[in-house]
Amino acid sequence: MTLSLREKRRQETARDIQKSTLELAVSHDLDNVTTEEIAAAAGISTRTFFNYYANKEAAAIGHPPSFRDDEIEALRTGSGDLAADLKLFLDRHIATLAGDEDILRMVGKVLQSNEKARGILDGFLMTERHVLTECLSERVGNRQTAAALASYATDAIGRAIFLWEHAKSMSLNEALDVVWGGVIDASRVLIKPNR
Amino acid sequence: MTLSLREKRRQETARDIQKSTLELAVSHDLDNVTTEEIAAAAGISTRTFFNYYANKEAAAIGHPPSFRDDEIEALRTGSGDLAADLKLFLDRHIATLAGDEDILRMVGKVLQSNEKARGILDGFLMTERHVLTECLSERVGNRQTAAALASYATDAIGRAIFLWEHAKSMSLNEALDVVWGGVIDASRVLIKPNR
DNA sequence: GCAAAGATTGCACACTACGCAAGGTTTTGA
DNA sequence: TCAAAACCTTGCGTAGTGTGCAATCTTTGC
Repeated sequence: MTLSLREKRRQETARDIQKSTLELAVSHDLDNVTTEEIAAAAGISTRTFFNYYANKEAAAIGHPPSFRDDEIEALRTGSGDLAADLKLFLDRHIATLAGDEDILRMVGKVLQSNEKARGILDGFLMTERHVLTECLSERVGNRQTAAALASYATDAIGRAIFLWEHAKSMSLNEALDVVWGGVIDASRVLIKPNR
Repeated sequence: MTLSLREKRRQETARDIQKSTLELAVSHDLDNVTTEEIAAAAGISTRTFFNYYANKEAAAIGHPPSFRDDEIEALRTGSGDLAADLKLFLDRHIATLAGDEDILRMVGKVLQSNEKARGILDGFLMTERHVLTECLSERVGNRQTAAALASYATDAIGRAIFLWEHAKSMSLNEALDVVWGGVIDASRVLIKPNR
């Protein structure tokens, strides 16, 4: 790999900046923190800060893990029940996210009060949802069906993180299970006429 | 109503500013438009612009119609099949949105490229989804189920608008029908084991 | 070890967003 | 009807954001 010392440093710096940003944001609210303060905390100049992130909200979000190629591939070529395959896919992705619980928690806090940060994350999720839609299109014939399923899935991740953040003593895994139960139940309600 | 001439003017000005913002945004891309230009186009001072909106992205979004109280009430007290009631609810809301097709189209264009605007709309939709979740909680026992249904519904509106914007010669109503078909189909896929 | 590529930084500058205070308009109610 | 209260608009000042440019330093590949 050509991306050696230089690339490694870059990723480290990017992560340092994110951590500095999140720590300041959690204690003082991101809106009350200046890029100058963040840069100072990360040990770089203000100018360099902007070489890494377009703005402080982007620095707070950082570079969240995308769906991994092998996760997507497993879902595309899966041969089991689609609901089970999709749940497995989400479980795997949640496991990836669980590797950075502290950052996840701080990002969640920022998202609660910062519109711009939400927009940035939303843009990222839009891309992810698109990837997932493409993948699911090969499992179900209809594109709208695939789009709906992709929405269900990414939303479920979001709600699981939200639940995990608010219900103490619940792991990310458990939160996803609870949320997924709601997804399945909601689907049942829409199909089987009730009352 | 105490909100007479003064309040009316306020709403008119707010709308004028939104229109000026959107027209400039569609022709030049919002990022390349300054608040000064928008203010000039709307015939007000820059300072006054900020008395109406916190930033140009908020001006572009404006004040989208919330779910109306009677729409929510109808859904809460509805006694039919929940899927049918929910679809009716969405039809009514889409009809409300259809009253401002030109603005809707321009807002859509801004949302494609502007993260901050997406975040602002997202915050608004978060509130709407919460209202809907509360309402649906009274129809289905489980809160997670209600949350999932509320997500399905608000996402469906978003996808319907997207489809309407990209598929010419399709009305908002028709777009919603197509999207809703996908939602139902997706639910079916999750319930009935396929393959 | 050296040239090319890349990273960091300071400086300058346009733009954003808001507090404040001065002046104008609308509303209220006596 | 008219004066006080409430509200609106605006200019000015200022802290903060984000970027182009050029100088300087570090890493890389040969």
